[in-house]
Amino acid sequence: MAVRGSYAKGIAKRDEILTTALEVIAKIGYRRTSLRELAAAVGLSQTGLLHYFGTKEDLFIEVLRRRDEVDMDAYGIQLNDNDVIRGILDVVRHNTDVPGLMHLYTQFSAEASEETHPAHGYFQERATFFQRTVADAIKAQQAAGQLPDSLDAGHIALMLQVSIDGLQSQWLMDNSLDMAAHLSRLWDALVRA
Amino acid sequence: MAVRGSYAKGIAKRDEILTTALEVIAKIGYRRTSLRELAAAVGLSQTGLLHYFGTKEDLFIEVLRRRDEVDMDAYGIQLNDNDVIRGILDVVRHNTDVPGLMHLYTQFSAEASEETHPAHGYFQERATFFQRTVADAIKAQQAAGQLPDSLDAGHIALMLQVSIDGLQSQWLMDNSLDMAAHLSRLWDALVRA
DNA sequence: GTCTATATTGGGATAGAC
DNA sequence: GTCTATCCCAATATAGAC
Repeated sequence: MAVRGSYAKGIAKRDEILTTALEVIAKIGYRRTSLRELAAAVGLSQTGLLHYFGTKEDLFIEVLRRRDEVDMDAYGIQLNDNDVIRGILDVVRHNTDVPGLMHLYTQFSAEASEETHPAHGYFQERATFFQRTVADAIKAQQAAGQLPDSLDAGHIALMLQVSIDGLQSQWLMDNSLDMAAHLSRLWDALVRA
Repeated sequence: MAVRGSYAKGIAKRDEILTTALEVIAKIGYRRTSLRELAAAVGLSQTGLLHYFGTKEDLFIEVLRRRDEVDMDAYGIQLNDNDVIRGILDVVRHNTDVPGLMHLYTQFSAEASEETHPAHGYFQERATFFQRTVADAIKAQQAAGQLPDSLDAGHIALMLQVSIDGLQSQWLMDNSLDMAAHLSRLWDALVRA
């Protein structure tokens, strides 16, 4: 039952690979990140890399998952606090520092719309989770009398999600766009009773 | 100097190819539409097809352009009338009938964020055009006293564009989503003074 | 667990005949 | 203007040694 050294080492290595992958992709983007290049960046052969993740797609899904975790830790997107939009804006602002990750997310999400795509489930779950979390936080603020009861929390949560996706896609085209400013104004409009 | 028959025929053929391509892509989507398949669908060899468009990317850009034209004709997105959101909602509703085209748009737009991508210019121009057109229409409605003067037409136009993009991306994942309903509510929130 | 080397696939592009 | 045939390339995936 004891977790043996080799097993623990495998976990650690996976971890290390993901961390590096995140950095590399953040910089050079998804399109230019082939398995070969990623392997080189983490100091492994392509086969060595694939040994840990099986396929390219699975690797990138893990990268996205890891990124979600990191962001949750760093920007407190548990959203159980009473200032929903604050954490969201923080992440959106942060994202301009990691354009490659936005690109990976956007590109992958476009590809994953086919039901057979390995990342389809990831994006579905992520959307569900985001919307539920945000909606719950809004409801909590409503219960606390900080937001009008008349608001439709589900609708607002959805609009935040799709707006963020759209803003990011637009930002990638034209990075003079102030995503946070627009999102903040959107929030104001949505929560006006 | 006279435009000869062969030239006119070339134009006509191009036109015919685009029309067919639109239908094919609408049905089977972008991912599954390789040059080979498209060529087969239009009854031409791959080389014959490329003779008219040069590269795959150029062909798809033309497909998207053609689609914009068709939609403008069909749904009156000139938007010079005094009901901006109406035409937009019509197009959004129509789009659920052509999922493959939404997919092409979404996927290509993700790819085109790189400045070197041949479609980069197309998406930039399209965004600019859409936003300017919508903003102008909003301003016209403001001038006519149909909308509050306090509204920021540019901001609203941008939010409509990114929301539509985001909704479409989300719809491709889960086509039970009622894009038009959400967009309509968004509009209501945005134009509330 | 990691490597080298190779297979395989899925396109897009090009040459050259008709 | 259109075809057949071929080339070429980029990637991922796999076999098998160490």
